[in-house]
Order: sequence, then C-alpha cells, then structure tokens
Amino acid sequence: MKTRAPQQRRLQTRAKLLEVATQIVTTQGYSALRVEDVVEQTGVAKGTLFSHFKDKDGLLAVLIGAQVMGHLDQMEAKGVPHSIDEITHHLEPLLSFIGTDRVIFDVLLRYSGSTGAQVDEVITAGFVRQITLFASWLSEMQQVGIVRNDTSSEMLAEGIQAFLNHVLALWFCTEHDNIDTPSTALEPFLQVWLRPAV
Amino acid sequence: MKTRAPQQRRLQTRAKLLEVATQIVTTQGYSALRVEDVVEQTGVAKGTLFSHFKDKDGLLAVLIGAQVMGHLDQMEAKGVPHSIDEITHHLEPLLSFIGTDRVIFDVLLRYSGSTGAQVDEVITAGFVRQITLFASWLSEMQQVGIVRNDTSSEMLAEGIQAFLNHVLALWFCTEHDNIDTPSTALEPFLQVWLRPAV
DNA sequence: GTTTATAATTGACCATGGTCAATTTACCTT
DNA sequence: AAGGTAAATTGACCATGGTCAATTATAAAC
Repeated sequence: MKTRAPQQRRLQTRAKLLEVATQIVTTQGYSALRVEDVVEQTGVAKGTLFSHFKDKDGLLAVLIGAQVMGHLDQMEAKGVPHSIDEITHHLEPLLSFIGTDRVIFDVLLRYSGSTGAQVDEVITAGFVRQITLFASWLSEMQQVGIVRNDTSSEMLAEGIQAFLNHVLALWFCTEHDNIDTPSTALEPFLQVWLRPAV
Repeated sequence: MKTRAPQQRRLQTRAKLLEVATQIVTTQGYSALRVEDVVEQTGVAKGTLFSHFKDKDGLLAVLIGAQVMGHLDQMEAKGVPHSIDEITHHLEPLLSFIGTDRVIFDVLLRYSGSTGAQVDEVITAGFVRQITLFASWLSEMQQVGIVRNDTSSEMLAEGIQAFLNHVLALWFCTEHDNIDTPSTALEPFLQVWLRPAV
C-alpha cells in the first residue's frame, strides 16, 4: 500500500484543529472538550475532525501526549535521582498534571501498554520513553547500591509504572476527600519496591 | 433524612431488570449491553432503569460485583497459598474473568479505591474484601517465612492489587497479540514484590 | 489547458446514554 | 371508602460522539 504525502491544506486543518482544541482545554479543562465546539470554532465539518483523529480520545491523546513529553523533558533534565525519595520528587509534576483531570488518566491508561506496536502514536511513544528513562535511572542507582539489585532495572521500571497508575486510580476514586496527594501516596510503595534487602 | 422502605413493585422491577441484563450479558458479553435493550425486554421505560441505577456503569457494577464476589468465595475456599506461585493460581479465575472484556476492567477500575466510603456499593465491598483476603494470606505467609517481613501485609496486599491492574491494563492494550495471559504476566511481579530478601 | 485520479472535506444522519416534568400507583390516615 | 401524600414509573426530549455517501479541491498526466 502506497500512501501519498499529505497536502498543505490537510496539515493546516490539522494544525488549526489542534490549536483550537488546545485553547479549549487550557481554558476549560480536558473534561470540557466537546467535539462540536472544536469543529465549530475551527470552522470545519465534524467529519473532518474524525478523518484526522480516530476518535475523540485520539485527539485528546495528541494533546496529552505533548504535555507528557514536556514533563519527560523536565524529568530527564533533572538527572539521575540520588535516592528513592528523589524519584518521587522527579515524578511530582507529571503526577499532578495527570491528577488534575480524570480523562487524562483514562486516555493514558487506554493507550498505555502498547509497547512498540505503532510508535507513531504519541502516547505509546511517551510510555516507552518513560519506562526507558526509569530503567536508566534505576540501572545507575543499582550500581551505587541504593536500589535492589536482585532483578532487572526494566522490571523495576515497569513496577514503578504500576504503582503510578495505582495511586492515580486511588486519587480519582476517593474523590479527593483523601489527604494524600498521588505523589505522597506513591512514596511508601516505591520504598518497599525498590529498597535493597537489609 | 428519612427513607422509606422500597415497595414490592420496586423490588420486582429491579429484579426483572437485573435478570434481563444478566441474560443479555451472558449471551452477548458485557460490551454488548445496551440500555435500550434492557428496558425493552424488561417492558419498562428508560427512566425507570436510571431510577434504579445511577447510570449504565452502575448497572454493570452490580452484575460484575456479583461475579467478583463469586470468585472471591472460590478463592477463600482454596485456603492460604503455600507459595508465591500459588497466589497466582488462586487468582487465575478472577483474572481471566476480568480479561474477557475491557468494560469489566473499566468498571472495576472506576470504582476500585473507594475504601469504605459507601460500602453498599457492590464493587467497593468486593475490593475491600479482596484486599482483606490478600492481607490475611500474606500475614500467614509472612509467619512461615515465604513472604518478606519488612513491611505490613496490608501494604503488600495493596501492591498485589496494583500489579493485578497493571497486567490487566497491558493485556487490553496489546490487543492480545501478546503471548502472556494476565496471570502469566503477573507471576514475575509477585515474585519480586513478595519474596523475602536473600 | 483539459482530463483524471485521488486526497480532503462536507453535513445530514445515526447510536446511545441520560434527564425530568408529568402521570400513575400504592399505602396510610381519618 | 375517600382523600392525601409520597413512591414509582413514564416517555418525549436532549447531549454528544461517530459514520459515510456525496461533493469539492488539488495535483499529476497528457
């Protein structure tokens, strides 16, 4: 199957859609995004949006993916954590971003595990990158002896991912009448998961 | 606020709704459940369904909750596992039930963490019971020395929950082109999470 | 410049979940 | 039995995401 390069017009339309969607999302939040609003404000028909994005979640995934990538940049810039606590600190901005809106979490979870399948997907790429980043941290931390050494850094990285999702799920379920923020709740799990045998 | 006991009629209506919904779900699967179908086959108006259940997920939660409770009964009957592997075996039926349909996972996840808030909710009750069961297993296993003793059994139980959700999320994301079943994937995580320091 | 093939867009239409003012039914009081 | 009151039910209506045959714009071929 041969695919032709997209025309200018299409790229412009896509850019405009994303611009409008971003605008709506930043002023009203992710949950408030309505397909109707996006197409109306973009000045385009509804069908057009769905020819650019598989579904509403596909659009959201692009928006959210961009944010996640930004956070990953920040995290990467901070360098390898010196302690398990510091992992939590590095993660805090990402966690509180996801914690602001349930739909962010939902979209991330839906696309989370597709390791390598179609890497063009922003979310997938983000997850791969995140796991890779975690693994590189952990590998170095293992060498310094502040993280357990009896299993691979990849396994440990995936575990962090699991705990991340766990505390986020709790965060949304308890309707925030909970005292712990996601990153506070994460801390003890990481300690038990990562600390070397005594 | 005083609440009067529900009348016979209401109980019958609810029972009929659940009966029909169960029928649809067992023949066509959870994803195929349509509110329209349920009310039509029950011979009742749409509004009635929503006066009995908060929303479609609320209805699903009752159906799914019943199944989960059944699985918990089975698990409880099997007694305390003798090894970490055996935990996976005990969990396998529950895991493969959840693995059959994404909506089961979604509903469970949405209601998962509401620890104690309104225990009338079936799902919440199921989760509380599950965590309690895990914790009791782990506590005994800790005493025999086959599970790490450097943290509470409740913490370990919650961790199992996190890994359960993790492998299930992976299972649905990879569209099953994955070789590992959820319970196969779970095994290594439990080993690393639970095994005592060497 | 005309023709032609394919990319891009359109918008009427559909599917499905959910709401709520109005109506009917059941129960209690006198 | 009549009347009153709250529970239970109704169904027309709405909100929102998504589809697809038909139409229009673009670029390549001649």
